[in-house]
Amino acid sequence: MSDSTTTSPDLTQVHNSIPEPHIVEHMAQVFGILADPGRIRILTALSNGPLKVRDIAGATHQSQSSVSHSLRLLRAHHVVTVTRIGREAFYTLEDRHVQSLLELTLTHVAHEDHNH
Amino acid sequence: MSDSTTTSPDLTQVHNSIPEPHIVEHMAQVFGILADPGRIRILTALSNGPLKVRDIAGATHQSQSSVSHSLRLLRAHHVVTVTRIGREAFYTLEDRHVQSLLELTLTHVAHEDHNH
DNA sequence: TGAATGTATGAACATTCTTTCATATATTTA
DNA sequence: TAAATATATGAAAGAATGTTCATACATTCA
Repeated sequence: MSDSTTTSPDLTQVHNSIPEPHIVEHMAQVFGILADPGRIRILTALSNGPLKVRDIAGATHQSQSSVSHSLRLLRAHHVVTVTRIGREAFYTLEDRHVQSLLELTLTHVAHEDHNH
Repeated sequence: MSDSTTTSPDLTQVHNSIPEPHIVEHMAQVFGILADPGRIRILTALSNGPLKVRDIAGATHQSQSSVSHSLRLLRAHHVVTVTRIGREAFYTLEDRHVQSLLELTLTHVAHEDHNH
């Protein structure tokens, strides 16, 4: 319709296949949340069920402060939710999407790692 | 078996459920690669088939230099491969894992976005 | 009420990322 | 060979990120 060769890509279509800016930025944000070993540890820990901040810190070998800062970020992005009981705060993994991203990546990485 | 209450989590098991450090760091790296709008655009553009650097830059609205730097990173992590023909460089999306991460996240984000 | 405990947060600092600018390298064309 | 074209890259600057330290806040216990 537009070009003489069939091997060269249709640049207009390539351009149209790219999602809208706010979608792309949102995607980048999601990946950014997961681009930190500490937060990955927190999230995999929470995949066993709700945990107190102190226990998260213990299980993931991080300082209480660092964990708290991470949880704040995860809360802001609705990845986890808090339930406060007395002076304790129980965090729950809320976002199933994020969880599937972690699982998918874990299997891929573990697989790759196994073949090298 | 070990505790009186059934509601409290087994912290040892929580700890064991966290993947080994080098795996977690590898996962974080993968997510880090995708945590940038420019690279997400490049990768979705490449999902249509191989493209020259110049066309990638055009389709994704980025400078040639910026695209080249990004491609260097993607190359280093075996996400894309180059094929040079003359003075042109054709880049191909090589990593299907990364592609599925992008697809999964796109559908999730687009969905979320639709409900808000 | 005062001390202890659990969590949250602000500021500061170090580190890592991203982009731009200038320029290098390689290849083709005139 | 010189000019033009396509891509790559190093350095620099600015932005964003993660950690620590000190401290605040809230709740429970003595």
